[in-house]
Amino acid sequence: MENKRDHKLDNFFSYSFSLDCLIFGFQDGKINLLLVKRESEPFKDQWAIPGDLIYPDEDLPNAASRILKDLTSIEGIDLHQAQTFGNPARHPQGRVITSAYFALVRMDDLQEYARSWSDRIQWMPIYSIPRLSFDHNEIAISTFEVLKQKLTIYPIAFDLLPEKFTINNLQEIYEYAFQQDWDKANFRKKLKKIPLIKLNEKQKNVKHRPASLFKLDSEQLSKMIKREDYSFSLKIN
Amino acid sequence: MENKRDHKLDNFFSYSFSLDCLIFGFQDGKINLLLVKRESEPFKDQWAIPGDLIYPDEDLPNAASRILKDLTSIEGIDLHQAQTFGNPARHPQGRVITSAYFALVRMDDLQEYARSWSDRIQWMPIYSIPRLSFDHNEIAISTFEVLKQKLTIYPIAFDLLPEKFTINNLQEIYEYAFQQDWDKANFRKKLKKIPLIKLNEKQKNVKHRPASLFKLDSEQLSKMIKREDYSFSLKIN
DNA sequence: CTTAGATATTGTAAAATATACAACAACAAT
DNA sequence: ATTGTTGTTGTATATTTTACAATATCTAAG
Repeated sequence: MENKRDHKLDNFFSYSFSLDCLIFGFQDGKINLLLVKRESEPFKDQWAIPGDLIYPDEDLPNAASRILKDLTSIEGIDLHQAQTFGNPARHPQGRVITSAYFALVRMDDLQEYARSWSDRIQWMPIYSIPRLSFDHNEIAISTFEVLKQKLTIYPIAFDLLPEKFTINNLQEIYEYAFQQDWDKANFRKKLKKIPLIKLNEKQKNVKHRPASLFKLDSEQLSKMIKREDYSFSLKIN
Repeated sequence: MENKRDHKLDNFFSYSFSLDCLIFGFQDGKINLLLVKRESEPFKDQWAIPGDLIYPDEDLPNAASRILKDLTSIEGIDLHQAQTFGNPARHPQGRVITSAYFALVRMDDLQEYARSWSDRIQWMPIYSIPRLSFDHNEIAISTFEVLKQKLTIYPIAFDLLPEKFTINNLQEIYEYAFQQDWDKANFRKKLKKIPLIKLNEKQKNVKHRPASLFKLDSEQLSKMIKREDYSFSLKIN
C-alpha cells in the first residue's frame, strides 16, 4: 500500500489542513451562527465560517481555541469536534482538508464586539444561512446536526445562555433547534435530573408574570458526571 | 490571520494526512477490532489500526472504502466517520493528521481471509486491545465511544450479524458494548419498533430450546427512515 | 419413554415516566 | 379593581419500562 504515494507537495495549496470554527450563539429565540466576510480570494467578500490553516506545531483543539480567541477574544470554553471534510474539489486552489469544531458562546458577552466589526462579521440564524463560500453550507448543516445530537445527551445548552436564565430560555433553545414545540409544564419536568439553582431573582421588563431566574449548579453537575450517576436524555417527540 | 503561514512542506512527512479504518466484527459474544502488524518502521512488527495516507484525488469516504477493500475485499458497506486526530507528536516522523472511520462487518464472511493472513492480522476484543502503535489506543477508544453512541440511536448492530440471527445475538452485542446485562424478556420489547422478520427456521446444534432466527426487514426500515416515522433509542440503564 | 436441564418466548402486574390539561399565581397595562 | 399574559404547580391519564412468573421446546441422561 505504501508505495502508492504520489503526493504533490510542491506548493502550499497542493495539500493542506485547516480548521473551521463554528461559533453558535442564542438570542431572541434563535440559534445563530457567526459568519465572517472573506477578505481575500477565493470567495472574497463572501460569507464564510471562520477558519484558518493549522500551524505545524499545533494540536487541533489548540487551533480551534486560537481561531475562536482571535476572532472573539473568548477563551476557556468547551470546543467540540464535529466532522472532517476532505473532498478534493472543496477548495478551488488545491487540496485542503478541514476539520469542523464548534463552540457555544453567550451572545451577550459579544455585543460590543459585534458592533465594532459589524461590516465584517454577522450572526445568522442557523435556519437562514445564506449561500456560503466553499462547502461551508454543508459544513454548517453537518455541524448543526452534531450539535443537535449533543443537545439531546449533554446539558450543553447552558453554554448558550447567560449565567442567569429562565426555564423558558432553555426551552426556546430546544424548540428552535428541533423546530418543535413542547408543553411548558412538561418541559420543566424533563429538567428534574439537571441540578438547577432557583435564584431569588426574577425576569424584568416583561409585561406579564416574570419568570424566576435559575442558574446551573455546575459543581453539582460535575460531581454527578464524575460519579456517572447522571444521564440527561431529552426525548424528542 | 492568513499571513501567519509558516508551514514546512519540504519533505513528505512534514505535513501529511492519513485515514485509519477501524473494522469491527462480532463473534462469541465479543466485539472485536481488526488489527494489522506493521510491516515497516516506525513501530515495525507492532499492532496497529489499518490505515493509509489519503491520495491526492481521493475523498475521505473513498479512502476509507479503499483501505477496507484492500485489506478485506469487503465492498459496499457503510463507513462511519469518527474523530480526527492531529496531535503534532502523534507520529514520530512528522506531522500526520488522521481521520478515523469505522466499519461494521460480518466476521463470518472473513473466516477464510483471517486464516490466510493469520500472522499479519488479528481480531482483538475491544476491551482487550494490547498496546498499539502511535496513538492508536486513543483512537480505538474514541472510535468505540462513537460506535456505542450510534448503537443507541441507529439500528447498525445488524451490520455485525449474519443475515439470520437470534434476538439473543443482538442482545449480546449491546451487552458487550455497554458491559451491562438486560433482562431477556424485556430486551425483546425494546425491539418492537424495528421491523424484523421471524423466519421459519431455528438455531441448530444447541443443547436447549433453539431460538428462532430473524432477519432485518431492510426495505421496511428504509421506508420508515425515509418517512421519518422511525426512531430507535435504546435506553441504557 | 420419561425426566431433568437449559434457554426461548409470552404474559402480566407493578412501577416509573410522559402527556394533557386544569388551576392558580404574579406581574403590567388599563 | 379588572383584564391579559405568561409562569408554575398539581393531577389524572396514558404510555413505557421493569420485574418476574409461567409456559414452550429443545438436548441429554437414565
